[in-house]
Amino acid sequence: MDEIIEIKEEIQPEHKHHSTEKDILEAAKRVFQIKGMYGARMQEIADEAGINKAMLHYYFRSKDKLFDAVFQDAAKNFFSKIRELLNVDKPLLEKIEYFVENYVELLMKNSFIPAFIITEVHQNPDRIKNVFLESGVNIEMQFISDIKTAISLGIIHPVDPKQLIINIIGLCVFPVAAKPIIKTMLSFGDEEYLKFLESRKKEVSKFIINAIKVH
Amino acid sequence: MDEIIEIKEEIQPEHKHHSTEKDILEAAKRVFQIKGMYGARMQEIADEAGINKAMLHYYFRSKDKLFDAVFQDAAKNFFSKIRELLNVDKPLLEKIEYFVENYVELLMKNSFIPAFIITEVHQNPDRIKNVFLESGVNIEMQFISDIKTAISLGIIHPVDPKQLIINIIGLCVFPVAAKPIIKTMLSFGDEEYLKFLESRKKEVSKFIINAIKVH
DNA sequence: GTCTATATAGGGATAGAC
DNA sequence: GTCTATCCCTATATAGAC
Repeated sequence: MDEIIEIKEEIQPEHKHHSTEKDILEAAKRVFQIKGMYGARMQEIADEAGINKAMLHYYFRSKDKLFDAVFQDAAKNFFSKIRELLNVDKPLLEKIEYFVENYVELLMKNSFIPAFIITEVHQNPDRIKNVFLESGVNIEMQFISDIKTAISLGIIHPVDPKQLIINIIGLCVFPVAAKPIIKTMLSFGDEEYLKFLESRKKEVSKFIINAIKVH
Repeated sequence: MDEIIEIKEEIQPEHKHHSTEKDILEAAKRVFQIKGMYGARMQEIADEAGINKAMLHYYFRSKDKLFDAVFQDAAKNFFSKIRELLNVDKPLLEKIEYFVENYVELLMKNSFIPAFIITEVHQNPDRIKNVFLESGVNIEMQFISDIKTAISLGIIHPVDPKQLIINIIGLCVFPVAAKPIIKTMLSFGDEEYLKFLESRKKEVSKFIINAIKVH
């Protein structure tokens, strides 16, 4: 009998009738993304969720498991969004424009994610592996072949597709990941910084296309 | 007599005849840069330095002060190097080439610094302020005026100088800051990743110059 | 200056009532 | 499922001998 019950619990989601689990995840997300795995306190997450500390353990057993739930979720969204935006059916140059505009927009709405992921993967490189294991292999295969095609058609200059992908992603992500540094370096207030990012939606794709397009 | 000795110690660097302080800083640097402020353990730093835990407090009073010494040192080197490379006396396009080549080289030799700084500034934005307060104001003024001049001479297309600076720095820093992510995404082993960075010394400056140069 | 031993607090985790 | 109270370990920090 015990075994049957166990199977049932594995098939159906646990705690399905309550939003507490979701509340905890949202609270944990807010705290972990700023303070990180080691800087975050279970007490602060409980306060943020408006519940008791013991509940965190009831739902997620340990801090590490709770963190992992938050991290996996954030990272999977982050990378599946890249794949999604790179897989729209457009010619290469339009696709780059489309990607930059939408990805910068997404990053502006989730501005803590890049630094959060960089931090946690830097401190524990193994964490990234599970993310890619589940979300399928070689996410940028389609985009790489787009680039190769455009090169052979003489639309863009010859370029290592992997270098180009990293250039594109880096140009979008870096200014968000390094937000407080850039604000200080360039003497930006909050509004100026936001305008700066907003401009990048157009500026970065112009920059990239200028760099690779055959005129 | 006691007072005279005290004054002497304040004028000259403390603990001058021993390398212990330096040993501690080096050990702390290694540990903090990977584990971060909250993940690092004083015991581990002591082990790494080959001394006793109590010595850390003797020399630096607290974990926070020790961390701050490490962070300030790392950050100041990091940013003063940017300024130094951007202030060589060369025409803009050559200067960009020179910057990219040397900065990527430096980053390859100090590959933990970018993620370390991004992490700690993300978790505690105030830390970055002291860095810029001491190392002078507006580090990129010269470079910004170089860009404006090149635009007015018709050498490069009109572009927001601040956007261009962030593009240049981002293209160098991002692939190092996101090292484990990129290795996983692009299925790179250690050697492939190093070759990838090595190529960027030339590829990135070609990319940037293509993007901005008037042909 | 360097060590051993210890104080003290903080935080993750659990027990158990309801 | 949710709470209170508490356990217990770990980590920073200090005291004090040498």
